[in-house]
Amino acid sequence: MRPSEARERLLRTASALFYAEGVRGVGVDRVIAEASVTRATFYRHFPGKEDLVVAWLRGVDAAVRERAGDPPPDARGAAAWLLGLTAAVGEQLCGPGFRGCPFINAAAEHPDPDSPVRRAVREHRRWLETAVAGAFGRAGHPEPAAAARRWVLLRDGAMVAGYLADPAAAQA
Amino acid sequence: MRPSEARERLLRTASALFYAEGVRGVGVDRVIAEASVTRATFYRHFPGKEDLVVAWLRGVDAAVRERAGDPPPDARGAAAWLLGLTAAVGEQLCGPGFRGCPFINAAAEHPDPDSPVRRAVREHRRWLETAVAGAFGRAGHPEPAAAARRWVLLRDGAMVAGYLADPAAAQA
DNA sequence: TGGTGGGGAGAACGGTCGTTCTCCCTGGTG
DNA sequence: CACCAGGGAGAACGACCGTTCTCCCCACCA
Repeated sequence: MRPSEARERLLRTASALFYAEGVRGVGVDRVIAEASVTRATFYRHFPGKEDLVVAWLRGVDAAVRERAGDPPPDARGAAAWLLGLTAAVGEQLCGPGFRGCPFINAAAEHPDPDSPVRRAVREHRRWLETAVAGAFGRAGHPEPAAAARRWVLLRDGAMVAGYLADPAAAQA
Repeated sequence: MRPSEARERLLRTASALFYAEGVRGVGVDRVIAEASVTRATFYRHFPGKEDLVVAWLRGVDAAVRERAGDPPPDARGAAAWLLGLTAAVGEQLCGPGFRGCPFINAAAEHPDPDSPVRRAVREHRRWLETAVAGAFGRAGHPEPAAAARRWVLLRDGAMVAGYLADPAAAQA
């Protein structure tokens, strides 16, 4: 058990709490209590709360990347990959407990653009946009970069709408 | 001075701070210090911090409504009104100190959908969507409600893109 | 067998949170 | 003139924040 089991429990409960109630809304006490872990153990695995936050975001980033997989190199495959990604976003919107995009929400709580949290958000969004742009390009789109920007914009709008309005707007 | 001058100062500085640093990020002490007001004065005008938050959001809502004005009843006027509103969003994106939509950000910090803050957010968004839908209808759009939903979705996407990416995507 | 390190239990820190309190001063209005 | 609401000044509250600390237990491995 290299990932130390206690650390894993810590990260798992923290992820759920941070997403459901906001980063600033849950304290370290709350996390360690719900993870059945002592304060000392927490600080043995994470230098501070902020590191736990970026660990959460990195985990979400990794999960999304794994779920999406690598976009295929051929045109037909890339197009299907894009449609699949779009459908995945649509499904996510209607899932129970959906509370918007973790990265957008986390960014709303962290004004400093140079903070590690904002850096993690930027990394994820950069990956998403370049991956989508690559797929658009391989699918034969004449302006992949612009199309990707538009796709991400639509995705963001859908995320907000799914949180603050009815998720029936999954027709992006 | 019916609006009590001190209360106005309080609300003005609170609005700036809440928007720039997030609701949970600024404390009452911070607000009263920056407004050059004592704690007692604050609690004489607002029952608590939450009321200050909804007062802020209501102020933004009122400002947006006033800025937009009433959509004209004729088709040509309604179309122009929609274009004007869209252009206003685009301008806002590129303005200095832009940090996304206050309502989206505030909602991200308040998980409880029944909280007064979320209620204020919902009111504003409801007004926006119905106003846009009405304008679409008067402009001759065959499906005003769907068009308004789409318009709001694009607006939301543009808001987060303007905050987390370059605001050059003002071409919505 | 003797470490060594991960984990549990809990006290304590300084700071900040939102909130309430008392006291006094001042400017207008009856 | 008497009054009193609006505001300034500041102490105090209990709770929570993130963080650090000591002490002890136990499983594993050399």
